[in-house]
Amino acid sequence: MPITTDPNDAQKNYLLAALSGDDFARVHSKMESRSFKLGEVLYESGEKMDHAYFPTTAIISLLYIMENGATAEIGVVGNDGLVGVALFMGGETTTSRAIVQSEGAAVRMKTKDLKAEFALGGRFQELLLRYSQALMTQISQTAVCNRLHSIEQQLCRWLLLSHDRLESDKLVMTHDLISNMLGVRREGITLAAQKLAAKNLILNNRGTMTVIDRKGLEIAVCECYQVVNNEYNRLLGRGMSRTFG
Amino acid sequence: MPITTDPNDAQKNYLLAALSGDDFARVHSKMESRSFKLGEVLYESGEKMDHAYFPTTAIISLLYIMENGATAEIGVVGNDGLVGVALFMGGETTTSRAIVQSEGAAVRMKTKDLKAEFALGGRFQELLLRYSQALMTQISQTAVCNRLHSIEQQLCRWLLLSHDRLESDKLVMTHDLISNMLGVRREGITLAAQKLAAKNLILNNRGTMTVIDRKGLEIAVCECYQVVNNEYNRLLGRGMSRTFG
DNA sequence: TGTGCTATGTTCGCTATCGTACATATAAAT
DNA sequence: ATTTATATGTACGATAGCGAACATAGCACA
Repeated sequence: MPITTDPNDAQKNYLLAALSGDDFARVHSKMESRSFKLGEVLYESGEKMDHAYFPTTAIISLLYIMENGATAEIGVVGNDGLVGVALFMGGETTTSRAIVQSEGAAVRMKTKDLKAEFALGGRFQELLLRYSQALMTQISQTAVCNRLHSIEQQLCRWLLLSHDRLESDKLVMTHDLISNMLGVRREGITLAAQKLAAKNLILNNRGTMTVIDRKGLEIAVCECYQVVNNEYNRLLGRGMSRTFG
Repeated sequence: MPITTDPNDAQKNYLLAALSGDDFARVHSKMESRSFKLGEVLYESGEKMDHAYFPTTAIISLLYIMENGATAEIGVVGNDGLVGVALFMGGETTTSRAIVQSEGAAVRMKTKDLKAEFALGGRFQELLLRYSQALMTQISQTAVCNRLHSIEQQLCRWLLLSHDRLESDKLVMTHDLISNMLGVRREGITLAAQKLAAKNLILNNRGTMTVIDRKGLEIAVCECYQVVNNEYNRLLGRGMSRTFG
């Protein structure tokens, strides 16, 4: 019983938008739309996935949770991709939790349908594989950034990643939430946010951060951001950056 | 003009060994064997790949190099997998360098042949995709480990990863090499190695480290090691750990 | 209007790791 | 055996980030 989905809505997802008319129509006929609240869990670590999700306005974090409860984000998915690459990679599940980082909508497709589409071996398969490589690059760069860069630099990167996947400049997220994503203390985020605000790159208010100097953020950020964006561009024909296309 | 490869040699690679007789024969007919010296570069970042490499006794590091020359390993490939997932993912190249971390041999296959095999959509495709997910898990856990764990814990993990992919207990590698992989100072590795030696887990000699208490290392290591091993087990039917299968 | 919850701000001492500098030991080369 | 290059050991101050504790400010709602 798929809820009828507005095609214009589904097209907000770049992966789906990259499909040709016929492919899109076929894929779209198997989709339904859903909206998600902040903090909602799409998949738990190790849990079999019923659906793959193609965010349109929501942003989903892929989060690893340690035995002691510490957390660290390994990647982020918005309207650039899909949550559920493990479905066509054969694993059915992953070691990370998929959790809503910014509320909004996604269209979804049943596991069985996605696998069937993938097996067709056409353009959709190609896009899914290319997206998987882009995601792998993003995860790799997260590893590098975690090793080599300061909290302030990582916060820049994280703000830009979020900004790229939203339509607004206002990011609804607490320091505490971000600290869980970056795997650092909440106080560390407070400090870093103050520094960025002092440089007039963002407004730092209770519960929200507002990007007021996007160019400035891009100057302050480490190279990790642009490396990933270039790779998205190369692999998928368009980068995710609002600035660099 | 493929150099004839001893099938028993190629079977040292677990991915190839998992193929059925017919599949293996067909794939193997397109392979040639090569041996590699320490530090040799299989692919440079961004460079188009002519071949995919299936290590049999060599260990290959996937290394990201920053603009300022700093380095950090994002993953390691031995006889558990292949170097070159980007070939069938569609990207042809990656943002990391593939460099020989422990000398030995690999069998290789031309890009064109690998793509053709992948397109057949059979067991080999399935294995390649499952391996890709396992690699993605390894990279993810590298990100987590970089964020949350001490140099000593990470050195344990790194020694176990290497030990799993070698036949000997003697690991030929300098502190300097390891520090480049882990993205830390050489002195940090010296300190950590001394601590592990003081606990009688390894022998720490010039140019080599020898594992003398594997169980002890497994106790000292962070959970990251076992998480990845479990996932290899689940996805590929066998873990990489010498101990945990 | 007030009450209470949540988010943010601030401080302090602690530790891991860094950057730098230099000393020593081992292996390889002559 | 001597020399040389390389690997390892050690020390010291600097710093980023941690853990804990507590203060304040913004917001929701009785």
